[in-house]
Amino acid sequence: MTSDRHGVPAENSPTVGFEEHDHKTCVAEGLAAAEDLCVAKGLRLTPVRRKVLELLLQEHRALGAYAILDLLRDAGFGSQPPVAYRALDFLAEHGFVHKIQRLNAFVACSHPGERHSPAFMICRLCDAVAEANATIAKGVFGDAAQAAGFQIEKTMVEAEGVCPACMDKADA
Amino acid sequence: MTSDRHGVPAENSPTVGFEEHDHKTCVAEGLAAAEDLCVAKGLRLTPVRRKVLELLLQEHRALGAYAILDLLRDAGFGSQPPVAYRALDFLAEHGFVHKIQRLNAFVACSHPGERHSPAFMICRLCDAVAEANATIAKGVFGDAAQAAGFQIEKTMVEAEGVCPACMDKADA
DNA sequence: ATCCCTCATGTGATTTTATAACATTCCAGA
DNA sequence: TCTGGAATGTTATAAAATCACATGAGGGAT
Repeated sequence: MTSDRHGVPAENSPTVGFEEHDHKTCVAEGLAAAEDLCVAKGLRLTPVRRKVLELLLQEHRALGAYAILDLLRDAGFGSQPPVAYRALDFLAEHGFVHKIQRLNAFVACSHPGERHSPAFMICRLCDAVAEANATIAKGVFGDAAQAAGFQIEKTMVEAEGVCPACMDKADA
Repeated sequence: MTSDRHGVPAENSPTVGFEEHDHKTCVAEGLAAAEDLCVAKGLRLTPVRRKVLELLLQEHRALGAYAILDLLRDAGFGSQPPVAYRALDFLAEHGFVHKIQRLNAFVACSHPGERHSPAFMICRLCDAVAEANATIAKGVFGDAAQAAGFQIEKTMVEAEGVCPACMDKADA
């Protein structure tokens, strides 16, 4: 197996949303979407960037930069932190991945391309992450910002709680 | 509601932080509120914890753990990271301070005691932080969570943008 | 008052996360 | 083919957070 000193497990629990799903197509579709978008926008989806996105699509959960770095090394890429961080910065900047602040980790975006304000549900028991779409810049919070004279540019929404699977375990 | 950016806030404004205000009472009131709450809940507001809260109330902006640690050292307390982190953990756990993920920093809560889901506005130019109250667990996001079978326990909402003061500077 | 238990603090060391700085390579366009 | 900007590789270091263990300060129960 791959090194697990940065938390890369031997077996992974594929959770996107929280439902089980046919995970095989995720990687192919995600990569294809990213390629199309990069062509359309004149961006360069270089080998490292592509590989990082592929890894995140494959693992299908939040991975820390150093976990990704381990996987990159295994794949023959550079193994120093900036290699991973730069690829992640690129991917995040263009909406192919999102950073989960709560975990200092990254997930592949569930619906790249579409403009969206992602909102995440993070299980405090198993660290599974699901992405929802909730534009909070409108609504109560947006009103509060406007009242305060604050110009919202970007939002981060993360909810911590318990995912359905862990809830079932607890019930049992 | 006042339309003037520098105007006096409306009564019971849900947002605290960007408006001019009489800052002198903040510290005294904040500490008093914390003391009352600790007595009521049987918690121990020890000297370090009290000092950390005082520092955050005084500075009235987000401070990193190491900045706090420096101030603690100056005040004669222990100067190793755990000293600050433990006090902050205590204060955060009981709602006297909040962590701003975006900045890896902490702010004193604007209205301790009241149950609330804080939401923050963070100026990307000057790092000023204002706390608003926006319960996103209800609304679109709450619906999405419920649909996914996710039990929300805690939410983190942070908006990055430009505060009124910096906006004025830019305009000038 | 004494003992004991628990929680809190102090301290040194280490881990984890992220960036700085600089050399080298790649590639698109002049 | 030359060239300038972007991307990568690498060394080193900064910043944020935790671990582990010793010491100390209260609060009951006896």
